[in-house]
Amino acid sequence: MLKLSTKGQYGVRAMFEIARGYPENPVTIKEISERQEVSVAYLEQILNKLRRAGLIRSVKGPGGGYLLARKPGDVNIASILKELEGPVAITSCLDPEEGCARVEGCVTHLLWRSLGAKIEAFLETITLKDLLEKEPLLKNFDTDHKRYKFGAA
Amino acid sequence: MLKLSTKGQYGVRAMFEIARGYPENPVTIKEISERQEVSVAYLEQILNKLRRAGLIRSVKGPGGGYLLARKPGDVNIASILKELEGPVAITSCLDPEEGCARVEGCVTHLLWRSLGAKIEAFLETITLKDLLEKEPLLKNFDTDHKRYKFGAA
DNA sequence: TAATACTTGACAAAATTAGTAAGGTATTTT
DNA sequence: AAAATACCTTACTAATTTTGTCAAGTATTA
Repeated sequence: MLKLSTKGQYGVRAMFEIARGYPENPVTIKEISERQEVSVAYLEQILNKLRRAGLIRSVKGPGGGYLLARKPGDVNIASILKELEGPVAITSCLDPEEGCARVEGCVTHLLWRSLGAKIEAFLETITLKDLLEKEPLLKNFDTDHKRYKFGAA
Repeated sequence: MLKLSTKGQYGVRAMFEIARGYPENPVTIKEISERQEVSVAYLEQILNKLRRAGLIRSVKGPGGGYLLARKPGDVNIASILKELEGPVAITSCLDPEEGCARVEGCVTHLLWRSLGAKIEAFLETITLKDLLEKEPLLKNFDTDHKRYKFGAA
């Protein structure tokens, strides 16, 4: 349940590769394709969205490629995923575009909204810098379970 | 992104209705169908899974229906969703059934795993009892954003 | 024994995902 | 200038998943 599409996954991995070239080494689609094992054609689609969103910029011609528009520490995972997959919307009635017909009568509405907010908050705290500094991540993983309260602080 | 299927949503709402009958008032599929606006046929499919998982039990014949197998406070949302949608698996490589071919080389693997663990932990803290006591949920919502650190406590 | 209610498995329309394909535009090196 | 490199854009489609419906049971009790 709660799967992420490949577009989102590939997008984050592509951004990671581009971040490795920061600040001035353009990374080509071909390089990303080879390192992350994703087809060039599919990556073009993905990077196009990210570029239009202002997360990356591109340099054309020989020697060109993609560059991070901001510092790795200023690009969080939530912002990448939002461009590729839209807002976190556990249920469609939470999607800003659709709206909920039964907010009042729906006991679970708040639950999903709360979950979505938590996911988003978490993804906003992780940046490309965190991914680049891989080692720290490997430490104390799985140490912070069962610490949340629904609705409470 | 990260949508929940209707099966999961309806499942939780159906469980809520059954919980309202706790401890000894069987709730019929028809009642659930009317109150939650979900077809009887679809609910049958859903409740069947939940019954086989031991979350609810059924009473046949006139006057029958479904009963919660445990106290509302002992049935958490994660357990309901897991039966209907499988484990939280942000990426398919995290699905226990599939496995990941590139764990070592995959910088994002840990990220998704960490996110999944957080989602699961959160859903485990919410029970049907919380949904029954709707009022408390409406208080201090949206007050607990941006408090998480990736990997750290 | 009739009515009520759960049980099961097969099937299918609709929506979404996960890409491929083809052709175009811009830039730079030679 | 022209060839090479690399990005840019749109259209399309096969596969998968989702979201159900349908039909024909079985079990229990008034």
